[in-house]
Amino acid sequence: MFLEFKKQVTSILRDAIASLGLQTDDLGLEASQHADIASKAAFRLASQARQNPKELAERISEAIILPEDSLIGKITTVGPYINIDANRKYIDETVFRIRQEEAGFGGGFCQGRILLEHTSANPNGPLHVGHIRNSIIGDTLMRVLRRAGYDVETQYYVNDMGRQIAIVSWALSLFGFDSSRKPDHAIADVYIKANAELIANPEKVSEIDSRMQLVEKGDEATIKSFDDAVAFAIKGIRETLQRMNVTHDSFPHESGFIRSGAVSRIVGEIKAIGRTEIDNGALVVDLSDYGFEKTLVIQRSDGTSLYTTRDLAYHEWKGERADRMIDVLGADHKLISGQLKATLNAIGKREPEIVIFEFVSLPEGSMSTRRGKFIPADELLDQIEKQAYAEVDKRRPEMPDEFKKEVARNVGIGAVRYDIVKVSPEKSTVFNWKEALDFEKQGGPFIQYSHARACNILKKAEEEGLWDPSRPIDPSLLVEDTEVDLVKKMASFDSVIDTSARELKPNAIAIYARELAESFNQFYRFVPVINAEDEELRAIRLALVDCARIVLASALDTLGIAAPESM
RNA sequence: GGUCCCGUGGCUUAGCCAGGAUAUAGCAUCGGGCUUCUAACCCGAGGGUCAAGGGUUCAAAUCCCUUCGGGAUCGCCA
Repeated sequence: MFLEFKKQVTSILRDAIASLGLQTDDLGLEASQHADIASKAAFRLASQARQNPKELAERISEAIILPEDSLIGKITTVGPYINIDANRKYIDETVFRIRQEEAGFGGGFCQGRILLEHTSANPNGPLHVGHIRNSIIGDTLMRVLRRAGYDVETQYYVNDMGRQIAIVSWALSLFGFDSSRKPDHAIADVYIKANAELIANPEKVSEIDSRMQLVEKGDEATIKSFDDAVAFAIKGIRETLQRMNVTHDSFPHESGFIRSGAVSRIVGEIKAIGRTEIDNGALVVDLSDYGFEKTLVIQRSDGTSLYTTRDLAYHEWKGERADRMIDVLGADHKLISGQLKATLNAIGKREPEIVIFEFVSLPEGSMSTRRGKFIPADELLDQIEKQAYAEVDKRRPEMPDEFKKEVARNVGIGAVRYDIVKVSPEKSTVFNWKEALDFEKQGGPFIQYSHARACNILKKAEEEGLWDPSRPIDPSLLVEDTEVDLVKKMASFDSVIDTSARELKPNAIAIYARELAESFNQFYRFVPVINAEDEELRAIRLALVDCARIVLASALDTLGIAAPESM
């Protein structure tokens, strides 16, 4: 709804400015505490108009002509600012639309097909608290983009032939597989042991190299040993992802691009444009004209491919299947992803949009699967659910155990997802148990609680025979500040989705959801619903609570957080 | 050493790309509020040289340069 309002504001300001014989593309529109929207156009046009911004703002404001039926209300100038408020129709229309569109409200304004890759952690162990930052950013982006209207397919790119996997397959042949453990954890156990073994006996590295050569040549027994190792790890990883409400539509494997011939074909294409040279037996690409001092190795001296080589083929394939490609990658991929894009560009292929997130480290230093220095996501989820269970038990002791467990699961995941997604991806963080398990913050559970509260009011009203969703309503009765603020907050949902989708910033949704919950809670404290003065007022306030329930549920869904009806 | 990201009240953090109206929230601290729709809530208070210095501009948390601090990365790992 806000997007429509903003569009109208843009249009009337453009017309007003044009009518003064001026012209600008930058209206300087911004959300403001002084109005629903504010324009700084007078600053931009002052020199062109040879007039000071304050007087110009007044002239522009006077030249504004409002069309019939617009959503724009009061227009005032304060100094050089033009402040524009929405009118009553904006409020009323928002209420009607939310109830009509329900879960669809606030979205559906974009189109196109997007391939979104995220997580793609090496299948050499379980996801740790760093990996899930990738998963949560990626999954939230998927939800944002889908809500915006895109057709999004998510992919987990499975590395099933790198050095790490060769080590895992070797490790399994050496130490066996402990089937009593969750499979990804069992893989990590032997992987860590194998790495220690290789450090103690460096001559054994040749066994790894030969495995890698065999797999690339297509040796069936070796391929099977790799596949088995990968399948174990991926099975466990998928369980963890599912626990966090993270889903992938497909799991393309790196080896597929070797076997299809796509890798050798793309190497041929790069050679054909004359960018390659042989350096110490390895095939390298010169990207100096793209600003990369160092060349990029795409083939080892023993002829085997590297991650980058296979990734080039993967992106070529993706580019043929979507309008946009988006990759969520850790900060360690900054350089390599730049080189990847440059290489794709050089051979005339589409380039992906890269979302980089900075690392999560431990107080004692960076995490490492190889050295066994990491906190598994499963452990965090176990701890948080345990903590959440204690919280539910404290608040709802009379409820059955099943209820408490269910709420603990939802609240625990909600707390974890919210905590991670609320921080901008470009900030590096240090994992802290005390903070991770703190439920006192206004986070996921705060928003979930607001939703449950809305549900509860409706439920109670229904029990008392006071709630009839089909009853005609009159939104003009919503005149309290907290009511109007709540409606306006809900109206701006589309704008938040739009910004978040365009800038690929999932944290914007987290902030919005918290503000929405806050608006609802303020309304709840200030205005009686079931005990409203008269029937008409009760009906519209119940409808408003219903609207809040709908938008809170949508916001939570966009964050991948469950919206419980009771907690 | 080169390159990239980050540095905002005691702690966590928004805003920075597209410079402008008293810098955003949360946690913690202090004070107030449950006979009323779930208090996982609400209201209020204190607390900030926006790392430091310089520059551009009518105007800088935001743009440019330098320095400091933290993170990432610098060919045959991914």
